[in-house]
Amino acid sequence: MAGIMAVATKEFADKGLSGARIDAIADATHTSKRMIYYYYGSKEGLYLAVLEDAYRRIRATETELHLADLTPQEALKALVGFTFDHHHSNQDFIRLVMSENIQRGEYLAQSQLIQELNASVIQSIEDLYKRGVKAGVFRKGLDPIDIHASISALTFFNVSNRYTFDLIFQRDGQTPKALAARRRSVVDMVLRFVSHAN
Amino acid sequence: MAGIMAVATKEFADKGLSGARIDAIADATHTSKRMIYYYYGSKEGLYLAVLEDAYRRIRATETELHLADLTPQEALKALVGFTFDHHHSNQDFIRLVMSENIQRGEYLAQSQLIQELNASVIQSIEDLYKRGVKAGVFRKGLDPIDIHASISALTFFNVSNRYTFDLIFQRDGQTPKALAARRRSVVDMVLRFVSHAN
DNA sequence: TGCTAAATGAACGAACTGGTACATTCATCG
DNA sequence: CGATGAATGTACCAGTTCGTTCATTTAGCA
Repeated sequence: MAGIMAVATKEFADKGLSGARIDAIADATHTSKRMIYYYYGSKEGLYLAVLEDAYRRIRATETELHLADLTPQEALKALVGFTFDHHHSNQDFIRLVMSENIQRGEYLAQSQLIQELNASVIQSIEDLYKRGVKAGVFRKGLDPIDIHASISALTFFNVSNRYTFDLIFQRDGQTPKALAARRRSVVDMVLRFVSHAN
Repeated sequence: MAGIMAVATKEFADKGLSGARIDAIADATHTSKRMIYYYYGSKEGLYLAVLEDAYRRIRATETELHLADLTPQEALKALVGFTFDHHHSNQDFIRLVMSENIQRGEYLAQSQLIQELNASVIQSIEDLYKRGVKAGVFRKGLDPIDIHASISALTFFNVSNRYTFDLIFQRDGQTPKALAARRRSVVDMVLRFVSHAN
């Protein structure tokens, strides 16, 4: 069963919901197709299980960060950098989210897990941002969700669109050097955004 | 034939390559499946034609902007704002690009159109950026492709990930109000990024 | 041991799906 | 007009794919 999830995650991340093949998953597992239907009922059921599991795992590692110990600027730098690295090393998750957005979120909408996902990330950013405002290092009037949207956008895109982007600009954005430069730029961009212009 | 492309674009944008059905496209057209194969040879052939056509159309409208007439700041604001609006009103294109990234860019890589796509956008940004540096309003040492990556990320994500994002944060980011706020934030973020901190 | 429920194996079926065979019509031009 | 090639309609096929049927085994427990 643990095997099924791992294999199915790879297959769905690789091909998307409609591109994935139940038989391919079954063949790559030590169990059989019969078992997949026994436990998950349908292709969609398995997909949803995979999606939920991926979100759960991501959320679990997100809490590892200890932002309260750092100054607001350092904490924000750490958060953005961490998110950048995290997305980079969890490409399966990124691809599942892309796939889910192609399905217009209809499977995530069916999940009751969604409610839980909300709170934590935004809470971290909000705390951190308020701390920065109070300390006089961040400017006032910003929306934590908006900040989060920008962080997500900058870090997600780097993974999600790397194929078309690199193809169009005839470069390899995945070398350690290119990756490090991009990381610096993203962190810098977010920091400048919340900081005072003075 | 024009009909086939329009219908196929919708179908592929809607369902992705593997989710799209040739029969569905044929049924929605005034022609037949026979004709699709007559003109495009295969499902992949049609997909590639759709993809290229979408990129071509996007590039065509991109040149409508007259950035040279504006001050560097105003020009950058216009470029970012335009890109934001443009992506918003070309969701089919966005979805095709997402789909293509799920396929790891293998179809775009087959296209000889790619070379042409490169130049123009980057050239606009580079000109504009250099102008700003010379005028002393933009800071030195930035990479035009990196700037473009950030603009793309911020504007693309807003469309591509709207389903999962809105679902997780239980909001509707597509209202005119939310959209306008996000637009302002994105434009602001890019401007702050290239401007002097002083 | 004997009983019950969970777990499993193998083969199969029905619907779907990309693609084609074959015959036919249409249009253009010398 | 006649001919040549482009355009098209209909039906069909072969391979795929999700899901199931039926029979069997395993494991826990009274």
